[in-house]
Amino acid sequence: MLSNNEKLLMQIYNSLLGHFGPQEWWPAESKLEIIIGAILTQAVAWRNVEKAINNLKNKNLIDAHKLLDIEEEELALLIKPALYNYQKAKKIKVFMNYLIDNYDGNLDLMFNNSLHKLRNELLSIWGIGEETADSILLYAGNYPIFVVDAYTKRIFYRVSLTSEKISYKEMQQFLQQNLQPSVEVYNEYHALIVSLGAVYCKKKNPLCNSCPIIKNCKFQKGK
DNA sequence: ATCCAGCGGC
DNA sequence: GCCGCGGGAT
Repeated sequence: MLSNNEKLLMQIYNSLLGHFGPQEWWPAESKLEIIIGAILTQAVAWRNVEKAINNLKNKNLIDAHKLLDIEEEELALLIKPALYNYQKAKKIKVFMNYLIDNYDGNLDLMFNNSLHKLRNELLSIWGIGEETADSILLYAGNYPIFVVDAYTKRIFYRVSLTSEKISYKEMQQFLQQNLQPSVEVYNEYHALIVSLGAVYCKKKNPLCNSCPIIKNCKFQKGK
């Protein structure tokens, strides 16, 4: 017996999937590239990150040791398109240090950990917050954990499933308690939310008239 | 509550 | 030319 929340969440998921099609996330050729992308995309749209990633690829720098060997200044210049580039260069180096010190640079070893243990470990690293940690866990590690972002909170608030000032943890718990744990669904759902948030459910001037989930949304009704 | 500091859309 | 982004740290 499914609750109303469970039904609504799956209705929204199916509408988004029908409208946008499978998003095939994460767009990357390796797990390390996913992790680098997860750091670079903090507070930045993905299009800003692509150039930065390509700059690293062109120099064969998607490699933990090489990223440690390169000067931080030079790394910062390569990832300039991704914004906050000096901070992010430091974040990348801090993560690569962690990976080499604790797992000999071996990601398969790192992903041998339980979800709970690895999540806490990632959160203890400077530069890795909740969204970045969960992106790494879901998209690189294939752990069943739902990635929450600003779009997620805005969309489910407008749909009227959650409150406006919900915390990251509360939002994540709401979703995971009302969805069957599935790496595939969590992967696709977050990607679809990002598309909806960027194209239709924008902060300002949302395109409600053509929104694919307007029938499930209470936002703007009654105006 | 403020810093970080490039990019495309309007 | 402005403005808001797929956050995180202090």
